[in-house]
Amino acid sequence: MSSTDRHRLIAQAVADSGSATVPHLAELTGASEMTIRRDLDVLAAQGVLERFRGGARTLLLRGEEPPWSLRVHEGLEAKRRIAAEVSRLIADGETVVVDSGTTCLEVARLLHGRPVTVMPLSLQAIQALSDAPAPTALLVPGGRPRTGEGALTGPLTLASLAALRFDTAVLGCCGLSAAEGMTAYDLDDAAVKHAIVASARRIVAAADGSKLGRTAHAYVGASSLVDQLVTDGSAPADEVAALEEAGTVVTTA
Amino acid sequence: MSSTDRHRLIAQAVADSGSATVPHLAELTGASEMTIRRDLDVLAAQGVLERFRGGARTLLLRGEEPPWSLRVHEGLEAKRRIAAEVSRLIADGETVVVDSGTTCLEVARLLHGRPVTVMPLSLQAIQALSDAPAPTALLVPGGRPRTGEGALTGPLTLASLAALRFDTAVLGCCGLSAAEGMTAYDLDDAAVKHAIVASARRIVAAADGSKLGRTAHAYVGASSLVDQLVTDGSAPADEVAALEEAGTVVTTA
DNA sequence: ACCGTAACGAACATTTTTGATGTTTGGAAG
DNA sequence: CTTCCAAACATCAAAAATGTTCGTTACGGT
Repeated sequence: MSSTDRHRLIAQAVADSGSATVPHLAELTGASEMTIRRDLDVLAAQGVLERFRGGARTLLLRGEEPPWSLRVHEGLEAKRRIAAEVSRLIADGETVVVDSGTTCLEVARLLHGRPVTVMPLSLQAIQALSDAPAPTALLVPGGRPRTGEGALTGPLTLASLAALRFDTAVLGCCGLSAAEGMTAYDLDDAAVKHAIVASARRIVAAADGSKLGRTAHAYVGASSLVDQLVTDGSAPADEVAALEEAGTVVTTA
Repeated sequence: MSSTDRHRLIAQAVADSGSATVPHLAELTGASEMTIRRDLDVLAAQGVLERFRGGARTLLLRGEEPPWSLRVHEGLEAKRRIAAEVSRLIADGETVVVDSGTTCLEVARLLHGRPVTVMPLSLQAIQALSDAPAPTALLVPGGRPRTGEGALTGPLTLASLAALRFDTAVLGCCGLSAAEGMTAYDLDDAAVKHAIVASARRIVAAADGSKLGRTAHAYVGASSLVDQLVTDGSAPADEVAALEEAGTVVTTA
C-alpha cells in the first residue's frame, strides 16, 4: 500500500468515527505504530485531524470542503480528461486566466509549454508553470494564499484581475446548477471568481459531475454567465439539459 | 563528484575557452560522454550554453550576470551567514518585503515558520514559504517572473508594492558603493527595488563582499537610503568605511 | 548528390542515492 | 507509574543518476 493510500484510509477512519487510537489504526492499515504516528503528524499539519495522546480526532466538519491534500488524488483521471478537453478549447496565442482548484491545476499543467499567456490563481498552478519554456508566458497575480489550498484571494488578487483582460477564463466551481447558479465555498473565493468573470471574454467552467446540481455557500452568479461547461459522464442528465436550455454549451469529456 | 559540481566544472570550462568538445569535457570530468551530453542538454535548457554537434559554446557574455542556476550554489555558506544575521535583525510580528536574488532566498528560508508577514519578490522564495505553518503569513505580489531567475517585475509588481507598507525591506543588490550608490542589472529590477524602498520604513541590504564597490547597469538610488548593510568578511574595508561614513550601519556576518 | 564517419539519442543494465518504514531506547506526559 | 512519544539507528524499496550498447541521423569530403 502506498503512503497516500494509507493516509486516505486513516483520514477516512478518523472522520467516520470521530476519532481513533494509534494501535487501532496500526492494525487497520497493517503498518507499525511509529508509521501511524508519523502519518498523523502529516495529516495534522494538513489540518485534516488533531492529535491527542494515543490517537487523533477529526477536524473535518460535515458539509465543509475536505482539504486540498485529500482532493488532489481523488478522481484524477476524470479531472485529467476534463482538463484535456478544456485545453483543446484554448487556442494558441490566447491569454488565459486559470482559477484555483484541483481540476484547474490539471488544466494549468496541460498549458505548460504551449504558446499562451497564463495567469493562474493558485500557488500550485504557478509552481507547475514556473519552469515553462519560452513560448509560455506566466503572469502572477497578487494575493494571500489560503493555507493548504494555495488559492490566491483578497484585494491584491482583485486588483491584479481588474488591471487585465483575458480571452478565456477557466473556472472551477464548488457548485453549479441552472436554478441556483454558480456557487463557491466562501465569500473571498466568490469575489475572486466574480472578478475573473468580469475580466474575461469567454467563460469556460470545468467541473466533474458531482458539482452539478449542487449548491455551496457563496453565490457567484447565474449559470448563464458560463459560456461553456466541460464535465464528465457522471453529470446528471436533467441538470445538463437545464444548463443547455439556459444557453451554456456543455461538453462531456 | 556530484552532478552540480560537474555542471559547474563544465560551465566553467566552456565559458573559459568559449567552447569545448564532448570528449574533452568527458576527460576533464572523468564522466562518460553520454553523461556529458545529458549535462550539456541541461545547461543548454538553462541558457548557460548552446549545443553544437560535437560540443557546446558559451552563451555567457562577460560582464553579464551568470544565470540563476549557477549562482545558487556559489558561496552558499557566506549567503547563509549573511541571511542569518539579517533574520536576527527582524523582530517577531514585523511585516517584511524580501527582494529577489540568491541571498534573499536564504533570508526567506530562515523566515519560514517565524511569526512575521512576508512578501517575497521571487517565485523561488514564494515556493520556499508556501508550506509555512500558521504563524507565518505569506503575501504574494503580482508580476511577470523572469525566466530562470523567478524575479517578479513589471506594473503588477509595482502596484502590489504601492498598495502596501512594510516595517522592513530586505534588499539584494548587484552593486553597492558609497560613491555610485545602489545598482541593479536591469531597469525593471531597479524599478522594483525603487518601489520597495518607497514602501518600507527600514531598508536592510544583504550583499556579500563581492558586490561592494561594484557598479552595475541600472541605478536604484544613493547608498544613504540603506539603513543597514549585512555583508561578509570579503568586503573591502575602504568601501565599508565609506558606507559607514555615509550613515549606513554595517554588520559583518 | 552520394557515401563514410562521427555524433547523437533511445533503450536497457547497473550503480548510487534518497526516502520510507521498522526497531530500539531514553525521556516526557498523563 | 504506566503509557505514549520521538530521536537515533538499521533496513528496505523506490527513484535517480550513470554507463553501455546499438540503431539512426547529421555533417564533411568527394
